[in-house]
Amino acid sequence: MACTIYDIAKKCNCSTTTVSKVFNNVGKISKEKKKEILDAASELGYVRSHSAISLASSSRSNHLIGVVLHISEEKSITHELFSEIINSLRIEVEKEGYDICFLRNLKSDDKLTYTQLVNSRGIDGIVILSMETESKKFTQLMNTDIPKVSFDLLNSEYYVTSMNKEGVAGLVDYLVSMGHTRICYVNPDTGGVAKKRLEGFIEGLAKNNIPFDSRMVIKAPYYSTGAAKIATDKALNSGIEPTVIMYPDDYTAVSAIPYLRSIGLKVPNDISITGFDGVELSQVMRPSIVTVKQDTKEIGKNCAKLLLKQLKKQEIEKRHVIVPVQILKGESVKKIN
Amino acid sequence: MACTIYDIAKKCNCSTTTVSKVFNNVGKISKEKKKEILDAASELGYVRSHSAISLASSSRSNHLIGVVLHISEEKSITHELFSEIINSLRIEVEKEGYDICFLRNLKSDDKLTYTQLVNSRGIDGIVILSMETESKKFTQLMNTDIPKVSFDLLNSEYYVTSMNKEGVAGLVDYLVSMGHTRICYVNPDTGGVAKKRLEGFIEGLAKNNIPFDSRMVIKAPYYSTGAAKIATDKALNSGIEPTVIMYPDDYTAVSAIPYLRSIGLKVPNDISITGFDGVELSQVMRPSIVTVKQDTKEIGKNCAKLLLKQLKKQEIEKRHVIVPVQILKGESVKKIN
DNA sequence: CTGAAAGCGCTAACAG
DNA sequence: CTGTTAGCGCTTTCAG
Repeated sequence: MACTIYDIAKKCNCSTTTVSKVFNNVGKISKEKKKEILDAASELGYVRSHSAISLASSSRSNHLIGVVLHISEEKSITHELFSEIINSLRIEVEKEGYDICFLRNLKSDDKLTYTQLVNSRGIDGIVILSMETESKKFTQLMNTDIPKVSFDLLNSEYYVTSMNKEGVAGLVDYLVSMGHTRICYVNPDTGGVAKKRLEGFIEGLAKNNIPFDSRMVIKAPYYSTGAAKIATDKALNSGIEPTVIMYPDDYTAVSAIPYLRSIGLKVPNDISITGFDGVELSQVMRPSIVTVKQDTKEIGKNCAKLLLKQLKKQEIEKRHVIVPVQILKGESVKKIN
Repeated sequence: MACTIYDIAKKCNCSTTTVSKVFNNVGKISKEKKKEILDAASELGYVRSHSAISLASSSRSNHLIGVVLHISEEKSITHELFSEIINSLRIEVEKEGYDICFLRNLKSDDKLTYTQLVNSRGIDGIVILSMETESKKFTQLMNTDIPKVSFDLLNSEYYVTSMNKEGVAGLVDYLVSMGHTRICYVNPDTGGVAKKRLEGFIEGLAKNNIPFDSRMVIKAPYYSTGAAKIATDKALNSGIEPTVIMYPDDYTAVSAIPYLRSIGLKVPNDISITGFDGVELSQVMRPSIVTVKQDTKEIGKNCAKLLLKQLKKQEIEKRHVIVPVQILKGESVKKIN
């Protein structure tokens, strides 16, 4: 069996309290005693039991960070944008001795609540990566006082997001520089980020003196199966005869290519397209996709920072971190006129 | 504060022992009492504390599965092959009430051992996805009696792997059917899987009456940075003037394309290539890569099954599961002669 | 079928 | 600076 603070206390002729204090860096312990205890611990191969700490301490801390990933079960962690964010997050929190674990996705008819889930595991704080902002469970989650930080949920207290507005505006700039003016913008219409991006679209047009026409904006779902088809059909029937379609993400853009081809349109010769996110795929395939690259490393890092600061009760100046993006030029946009 | 078995016991006029027994399905409890307790629990929103259970019970179970992912920190979970396996694993173990958490990668100079890490979290069992089979820490890990299952570590007691031999042999069959006979096979030379694949290569040649020439086998690293360049250079200088290079994984194959182009060779016109794994990228890009698709869903599922059975002390007939693969034909191989 | 009591490994007042 | 004591939420003999 593993060694406990009792073994250490015995070996050092002191109480478990003293040992506990050493490991928690609290109270006043003499230099010598401290060294003695540390030495004994390392000799005996002592590791603290998170479970016991979690039980005994008022903070209930287990040094565990929960990840709530609300995209389809299928995609989940295999979505590059999210896996990169989570990986960066993991690296960052591990530096401080935290590990990460996934929280199950609760369905609306589950008895369990997220608070219960978190309590039952002694989870210290959670990172939310979610598209599902409507469900009852989700509202519950957001209203708990568990320390939390989100990616892209602009109505949460602490969040990290990308410069979405600037990204789309930059894309429009680029498109105009390539001679495009009949632009269709596919808008998922789901919450704050979509709104920011739409603002970017409108600003981009304005900056380039292109009159805004509401038919330019195509309402269509995100990431979902068939998203590409729906969006593409709507865009082509919008009445503005677009020379370019701006898709809400790279995966949709990529899968639009075969669909467009199936109805006789080749990218970029017959029609140009853009994406969003900057996943590896979009840059390696031919034609490579013009897109906005989200800085996943920086996003993950900032999620970690924001959460860790809450856990350590540190002062937080900026509760919202907005990470710069980068326009990736590619082959999916043709220069016209 | 969350409700405990004390609250339930009080409400039901019984002892905590009785309540505990109900939740553990042990001992004899009257039907009525059981129902009463269950009802009270659900009314009070009771959830068991994993930490307390882990502390109190002899099994120390926390209903947590640890994932050891030993590939570069950079890639880690963002590697599609692994993220898909982990996701499938996650879905499977969640059905049984287990959650998964990542185990930190211990360096050889870390004081900590994996056993300590596992103990400190009350982790029930681990799943090992690793390329690093040499380090001291790793040997330690393999020698502990923690329930464990691995992907691709053919010397571990319980493992899941793909039909690697058959995959490569199938690839050779296809290449020969496309007129290729001067084939270079890049072999990472790291453990059992590489050996299996090499066997497949040799069998494939034999079956097609192509004499084996040791120069056909190129020793080069896996996944690593520059792997593609090293392997390609060696293959081109092997003396057999290959018409096709078989890379050990899709990422290496994909990154070989620009390198080949930089030295004046276009895929597949001037040279054909194949990959391994069947990641999405390899199929969407142009040219699409001829490769062997590993069934990640099935792999993850079987890892989960093998581990869960150990945890439940069930009889296990087959300790090794070998999952079928699929040859994916693509554009990266040209028909010649 | 049910319960009393001890204890898992640790922390947190409170004394000294 | 150090120790005593109680207790976190649960399981587990052992009696009844």
